Amino acid sequence: MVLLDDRTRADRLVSDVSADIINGAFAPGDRLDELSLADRYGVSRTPVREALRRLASSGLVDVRPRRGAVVASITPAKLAELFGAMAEMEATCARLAAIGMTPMERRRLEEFHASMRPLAADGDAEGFAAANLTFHTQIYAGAHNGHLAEIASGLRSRLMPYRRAQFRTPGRLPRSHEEHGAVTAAILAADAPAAHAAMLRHVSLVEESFEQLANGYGDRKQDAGSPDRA
Amino acid sequence: MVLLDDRTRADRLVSDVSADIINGAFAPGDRLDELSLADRYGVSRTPVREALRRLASSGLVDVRPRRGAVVASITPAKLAELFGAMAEMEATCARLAAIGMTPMERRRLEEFHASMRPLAADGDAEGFAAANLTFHTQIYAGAHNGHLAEIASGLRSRLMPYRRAQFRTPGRLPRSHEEHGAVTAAILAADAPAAHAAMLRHVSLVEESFEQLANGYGDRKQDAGSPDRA
DNA sequence: TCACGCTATATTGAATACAATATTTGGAGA
DNA sequence: TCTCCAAATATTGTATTCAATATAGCGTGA
Repeated sequence: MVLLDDRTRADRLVSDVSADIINGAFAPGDRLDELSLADRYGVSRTPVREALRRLASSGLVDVRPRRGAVVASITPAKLAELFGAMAEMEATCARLAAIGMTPMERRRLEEFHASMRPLAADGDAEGFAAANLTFHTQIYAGAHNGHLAEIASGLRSRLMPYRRAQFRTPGRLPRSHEEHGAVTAAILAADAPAAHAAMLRHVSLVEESFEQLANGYGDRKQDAGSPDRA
Repeated sequence: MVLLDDRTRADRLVSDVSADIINGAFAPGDRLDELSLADRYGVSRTPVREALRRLASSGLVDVRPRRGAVVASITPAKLAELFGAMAEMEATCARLAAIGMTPMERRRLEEFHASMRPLAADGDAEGFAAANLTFHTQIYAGAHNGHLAEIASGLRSRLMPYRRAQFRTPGRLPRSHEEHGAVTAAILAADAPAAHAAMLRHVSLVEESFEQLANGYGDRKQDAGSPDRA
């Protein structure tokens, strides 16, 4: 068999299963039994087990010894904490980026931000979401600290399942783009406190918009961890 | 076969191999081939592989796909990154503590800081180190965000091996206590930016003092984790 | 009817077997 | 002697098999 890249089956499983969790194919609380997963992805249990452990270490799934794995479900309090932590990490990266980004990094960030304008204007939620990730990742990289970047992006992907509809809120796209603009401007101006503040505000607003949605259809118990999907 | 506890073989391997790395049975850079480890610990390759992946996720070993695992050797650059990340996390917690600590938390922090004065004055390095951990932990807790606290304390403990001699530098104790004083004052005054700055400065100074020591010995096997004393 | 315990089944943990890739070693040719 | 290539070897990745534990279902007795 020919591998298309040099990743191992387990590597790809980590991506695939995360994707399926993130895009909702598996909901929080769902059981992830090894045999079904192996079957679903056409591999044996061995790489599935490896992938599950790795996902566990990133917080996306819970594995209970001898009792299997489930998609991690989070209480509202815990979720708020995670959002808060992410906001702080993002703000920290933005501050460091403002201080230390190279001229080329600054130029690329500026260009990339500009390139997102059409997506926001056209209401292309999917395209904007993808570009949004790139935007934030550029700022992680600009902090020039691999560990902070890793922590921040880990938090972001862990929260992804709970942010699925974030850009569906009416008017959210242009507002997000504006907030990106404030962050970008502060970074380009090397204004560290402003970059920190702008990013903190941006991420907190996204969170708020999430909460509105959650309250909107959550009404009964929040859907954060109900095994039955919405 | 009877298990003495409900941990799995892989669980115990994680502890055993970490211990062997920390106490120097395996030195940074050493290859960890699965067969030898399996043989050494009397198990098969399967749990060994699982343990290696987990150790990798905690940063203790490096696994290169299809090329085996080695004991992670932290380069000076990586170490600096880790220190930088820790400083940022601590500063963030201090900022949040300044904003959100309850009156009781503030009072306890103030009292605890005062209680450290004699330790600093008497040059009790060991006592001061223990109290120092408590001081910082109080601030993590004061941030009222369990995740941030977890990240910060994880970084702190991961760096502990490299900071063992930090309070041996002449005059470091009283200076540390002074810096704690600045942090405490800012938190009590609910001055968030000042708390952030004071903590960043404090941790960075500790790092500097470490670097002075580190320049003493090269990157040959550092005493990265001699289990003796704190 | 309910509680309890036992058996049957399902699922995970570990060991072994097999496949694929990386590394080493030896030799051929310049 | 040195370089390069190829076969041999070693080591990791994956599949399969076996073992141990957890869960579910059933029956029995009070």
